[in-house]
Amino acid sequence: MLNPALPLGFAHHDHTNCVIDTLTAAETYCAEKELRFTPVRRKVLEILSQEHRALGAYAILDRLRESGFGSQPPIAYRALDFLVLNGLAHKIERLNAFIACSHLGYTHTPFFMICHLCNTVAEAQYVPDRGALESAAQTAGFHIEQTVVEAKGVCPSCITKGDI
Amino acid sequence: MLNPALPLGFAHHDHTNCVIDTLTAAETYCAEKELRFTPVRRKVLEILSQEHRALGAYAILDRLRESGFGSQPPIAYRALDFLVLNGLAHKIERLNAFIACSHLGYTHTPFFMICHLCNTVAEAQYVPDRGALESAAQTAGFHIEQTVVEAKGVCPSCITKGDI
DNA sequence: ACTAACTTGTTATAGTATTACGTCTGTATC
DNA sequence: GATACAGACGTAATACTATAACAAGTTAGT
Ligand SMILES: [Zn+2]
Ligand SMILES: [Zn+2]
Ligand SMILES: [Zn+2]
Ligand SMILES: [Zn+2]
Repeated sequence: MLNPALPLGFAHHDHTNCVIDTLTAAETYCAEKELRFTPVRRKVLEILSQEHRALGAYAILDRLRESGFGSQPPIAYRALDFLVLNGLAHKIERLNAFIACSHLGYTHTPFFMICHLCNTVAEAQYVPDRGALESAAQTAGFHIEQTVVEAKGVCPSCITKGDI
Repeated sequence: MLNPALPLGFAHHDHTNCVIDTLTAAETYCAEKELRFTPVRRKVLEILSQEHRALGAYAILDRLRESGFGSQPPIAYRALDFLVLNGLAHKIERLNAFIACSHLGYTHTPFFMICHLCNTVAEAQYVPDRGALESAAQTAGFHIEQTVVEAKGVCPSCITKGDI
């Protein structure tokens, strides 16, 4: 199982297990929820978890084509819609790109750290701040259904390189 | 001066003063910072503050055309780049749309509440959570430069209408 | 006036996403 | 098994969002 404490994108780790773990977890999750984890959907999640960074829909489409799947935009977008809807992946709005969820099964508000030097994205575990955020919404009378937090900055690797 | 405590998008208020105040504040701000608040830039900010909701670049472009300005995409995008860069407007990544800043002059991390029923957007004052957010970044060794928070949900008006 | 830096006008093109329609499954019902 | 239905996929066309590249005009300092 994946360790929810550390953001994967910035850390070295055994990547073979990483992909397998993600797919296994997704299979289990979909079985429980009676969701159809079809070959295309599985392949897209596999593609996403192979790279620990955000991929655009058309980059995913290229890889699908190489693997013999359909290669028109809706193929990728429909699979991505499914994955995002069911929390198996997230969309990084800032980049118009998608990333596999690093914390499947854990309730979490996605918090993405995006390095604008090397474009790496890491998802951190973020326990929603019931203080500032919710109270701001309550003051306005707004009912929050979903929150995303995207931070732009510099990743540890680029800091070390002295690019900052 | 604008009241930073209440999100404008969801509240009734004197809109004539609202636009004038925003433009006046922007003029003052640009004068102080020696920024060139040109006619196009001013017009775009005026357009944005006339509607308290997010507008796409091409919607802005239509209004620019009606007012006799250039009507090619770069005209709008360049003005928007200027406004966003200098904190006079924000981009709502989720909507690929732009909105006038409601809290010019106040240091703030933009926090947007987006109603997915009526598409209204309100910007709330949000004091960054030095706790959860920063500590998550620090654990990863990530250096945050800018953070945006976007919440999807239902606005007070739509809740009242019973659309929830 | 001369120069450099910045802003605008214009054309073309790149990148992202959706609509629409036909077909093919799997599943439930008769 | 035949029928009906819903969900998923294949494909073509199109809509929406954003940028590159270059020319021309403006501003401010020398
Ligand atoms: Zn990995
Ligand atoms: Zn980096
Ligand atoms: Zn107003
Ligand atoms: Zn609403």
